[in-house]
Amino acid sequence: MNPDGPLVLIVEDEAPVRLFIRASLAAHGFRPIEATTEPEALAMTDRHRPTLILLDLDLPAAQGVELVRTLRGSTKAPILVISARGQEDDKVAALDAGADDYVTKPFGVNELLARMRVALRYATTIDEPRKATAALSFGGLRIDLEQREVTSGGRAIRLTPTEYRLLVLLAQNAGRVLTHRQIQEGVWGAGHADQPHRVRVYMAVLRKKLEDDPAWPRHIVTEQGIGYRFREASSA
Amino acid sequence: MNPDGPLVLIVEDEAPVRLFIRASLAAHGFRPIEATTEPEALAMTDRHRPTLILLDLDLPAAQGVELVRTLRGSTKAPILVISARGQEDDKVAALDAGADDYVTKPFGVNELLARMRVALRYATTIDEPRKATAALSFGGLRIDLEQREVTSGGRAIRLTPTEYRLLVLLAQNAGRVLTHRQIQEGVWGAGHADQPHRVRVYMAVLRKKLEDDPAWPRHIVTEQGIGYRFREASSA
DNA sequence: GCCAATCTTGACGGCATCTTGATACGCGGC
DNA sequence: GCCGCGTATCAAGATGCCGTCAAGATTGGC
Repeated sequence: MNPDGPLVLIVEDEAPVRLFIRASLAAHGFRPIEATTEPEALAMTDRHRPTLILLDLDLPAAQGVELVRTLRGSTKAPILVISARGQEDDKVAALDAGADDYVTKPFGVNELLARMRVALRYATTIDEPRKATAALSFGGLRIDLEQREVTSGGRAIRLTPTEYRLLVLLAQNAGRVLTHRQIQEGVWGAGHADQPHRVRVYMAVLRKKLEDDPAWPRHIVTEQGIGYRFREASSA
Repeated sequence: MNPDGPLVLIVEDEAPVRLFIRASLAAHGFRPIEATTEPEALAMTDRHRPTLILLDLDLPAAQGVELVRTLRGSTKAPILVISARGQEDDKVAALDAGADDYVTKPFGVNELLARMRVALRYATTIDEPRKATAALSFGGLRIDLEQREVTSGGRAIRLTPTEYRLLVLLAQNAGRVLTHRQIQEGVWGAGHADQPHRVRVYMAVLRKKLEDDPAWPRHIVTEQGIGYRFREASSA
């Protein structure tokens, strides 16, 4: 096992799945540690400070979502939630509670590893360059937080206050999934999280202004039934 | 913690928000100190002379605006006000009372840091070169306070007395938001702060005379519902 | 008192923003 | 294939603030 690999806590009560994940991670340079219950997960987190946490929502007593909340209070490590099909509500609740991303069972090893890498990349880029980030850059897109200016490929983009706020929220959580609720609370404040329609309208506007081809967005990605995700432009 | 970082006083009564801000500032090289009540804020300000003050308007007893006024009387440090959505009136009142800028909750860390940097930059540039504040320069724009002459890109600009007073007011508060009230009191004196219309007329004139493209001003920026802000021309 | 420069005021148009409704699309389930 | 859910997009409306033009009032110099 790679002694320098990222420490990953697996919270999973079903032994076969746990073993499968452990083997997969170990084979790819991670150092897996394990927990099967809520208190165990908390103890492991406090003691070993894992770099990333994999959490199956199918925990006994359905305490998964609460566990996410508790963990989020004690660590900044990215939390990836594993949920079964048809568990959409739990998944959204877990994200609302602070999870960073999700994987749906059944999943392939490569999918899981890819998600983990993305989560780790963004976690470290947020944490490491403690130097003041006056601007956010994603490929040709640049957001100047001081001047409150957005440029795409050099040309300036005019955004209304709400549009700007939404974009900044997305960009600052690049790589993460943001639920409808999180987006609305972030843009309109708490207590205004019941009109997902508005969000869609603004997403459409942002895409039209930012994306080269709004019908095939490269930055603003829809997560069906969950919310949206901002990512760096992929190689088209 | 960086022992040389700017000392920032956080005035915030809600513990979670306060901790969040403190952690964010400490992680970016600032030295945060804290207060949760009005008298505490005043005491901390007198004793530690912070370089910048972050003040949540949601203080108990709604004393936020009054506190701004009092603080302004005892320190020249920039005051950044934190207000919630829908608190537009309080926000404007706080700016009138002497606050330098505002951030709207909920806000991102980077957004907050960006505002702080802007405030600190202008505060020091105003404070340090006490020598010969005979002229102000912003990119191609130059205001000679002794000769009472304004040039843009070398060519002289003819301004009427009122136009000149307005421009100087804006330029001397570059980076800050100036409310309609402040502008009117600054240009026409106290007791003439109820005709925002005049201000718009003069802003239009100034833009026509100073800006390359008055329809897209680079110096004189409108702050909807608040007032105006003068800034250096960005790199377009 | 006259003139020119300046300032004020009114009116209008415009723009921007935000919201809401209507409609079409896309995808998966049945 | 049909249906239903969630989504994308367009359109229209309400509101309030802003920018601009131009006429009228004022001021100050002579």
